[in-house]
Amino acid sequence: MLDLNLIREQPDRVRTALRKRQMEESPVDRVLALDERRRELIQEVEGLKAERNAVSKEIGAMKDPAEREAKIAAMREVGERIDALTEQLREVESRLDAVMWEIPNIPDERVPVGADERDNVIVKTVGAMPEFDFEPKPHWEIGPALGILNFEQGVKVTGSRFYVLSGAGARLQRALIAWMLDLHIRQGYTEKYTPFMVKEAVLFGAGQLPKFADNLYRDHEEDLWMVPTAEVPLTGLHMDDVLEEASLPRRYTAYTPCFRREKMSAGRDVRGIKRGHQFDKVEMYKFCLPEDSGAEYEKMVADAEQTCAELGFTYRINQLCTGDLGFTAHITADIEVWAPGCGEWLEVSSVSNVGEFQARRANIKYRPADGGRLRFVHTLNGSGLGLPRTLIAVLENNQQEDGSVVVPEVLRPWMGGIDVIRPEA
RNA sequence: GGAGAGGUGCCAGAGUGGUUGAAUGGGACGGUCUCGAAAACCGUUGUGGGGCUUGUCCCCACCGUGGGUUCGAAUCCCACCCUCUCCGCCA
Repeated sequence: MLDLNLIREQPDRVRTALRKRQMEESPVDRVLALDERRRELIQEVEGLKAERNAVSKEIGAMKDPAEREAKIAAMREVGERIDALTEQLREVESRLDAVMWEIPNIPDERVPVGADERDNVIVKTVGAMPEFDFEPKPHWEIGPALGILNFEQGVKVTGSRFYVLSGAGARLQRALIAWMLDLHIRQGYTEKYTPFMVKEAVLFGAGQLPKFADNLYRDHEEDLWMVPTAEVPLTGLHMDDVLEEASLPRRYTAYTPCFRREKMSAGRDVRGIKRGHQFDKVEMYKFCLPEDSGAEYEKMVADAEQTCAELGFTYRINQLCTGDLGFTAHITADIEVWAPGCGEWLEVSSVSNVGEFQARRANIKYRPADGGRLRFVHTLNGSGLGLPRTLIAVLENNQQEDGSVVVPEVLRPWMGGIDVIRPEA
């Protein structure tokens, strides 16, 4: 959520920023009008409340019954006016809230201006394009051939776009999760295990609601929603908290499955495990001082890069342009790894500095060490990494001509002696 | 799931309709005292919103959450949430 004061005091700045994000209609004028009406009503209703409070106090001390009754009758009328005005105020505030909840974050000055993903900027590419002396296969051929990936069973159990990992495949994913968490712990993060279901308020705080309700799975009877990313429960950890400055930054890492109802267009990403309604992810998340979020963002990108580098991937950093920025993001870098089998760059991580956008929605503040007023923290999130695509990259980059897959060095401690995944006999 | 108890400020804990935004104690902070410290004593100690005369200013709201009763609610009524204890069930 944006600061209402920012819109009130610098409407043009907000208008310009939102235009860069390709918003067709600016909500700024609507916000200003509703805000003005809201303040009028507040002044009126609070004036009446002040009067009633004062007179009620007098009534308590009054002796003369007739005079007392007259005052009570008068205040009964004032009370009715207060009720009516309060109703109007509530209406205006809920309309204002509805607009405010749907305004996206303002892009950082460094975000390249552009219309859509075609205007994103590849900042750097690390590692050489791998070369094979045979035709590299896509993972949807490698996996089933090795007996470690089964699409039919996923369809049988749940439906299209679900799959089952088996044997060394399931173990490889578990190894990746364990290794990533350990790496992030070494990078200074604290591991968290969170609920995979959250209440509605947390989704509002994290910025998923109200705009993206269509993408979420939900238990309608219980006000519980399946998490679309660990970012959501991690944000919720400190909802309504006041953190001590000395306790910042707080750097968390968590593994969760992610559930997304997004409608997937037929014909796009249909093959393999690149996109599904359920996937696993290891997440990085930070709460920090506003003045530190720039540096923490750079560090988080580096942390995600390290994850790719240690797995031996060829990867590149994609700086998202204003038109491709996510709803909550102030600045975002995607990390993409090369998958030689399917022949494309796969987004395995997306690292964002959210600024105070989520902190404002989730009401997460800190108490400055100098005792000044409470301020909103900044939050950052980044994948480290998304599992299916990492698995794809491991399988496709480490495949051998005979169909076997060499397990990356760093994962071997979890593989129980399996250095090479071979077809089951 | 059933029965009972309870949710008040940084913490503990009073408060059952009218100067109670909230006693008292503790903590923290500032000060006095001291060579210094402790003790003692004095003082301070919330958040959000609105206003203008931008002030050690005024007003409004906030005692789990949401409704209700009343001229007036932390206090009365209703619903819900959470915590604790016991029973049941269960991985």
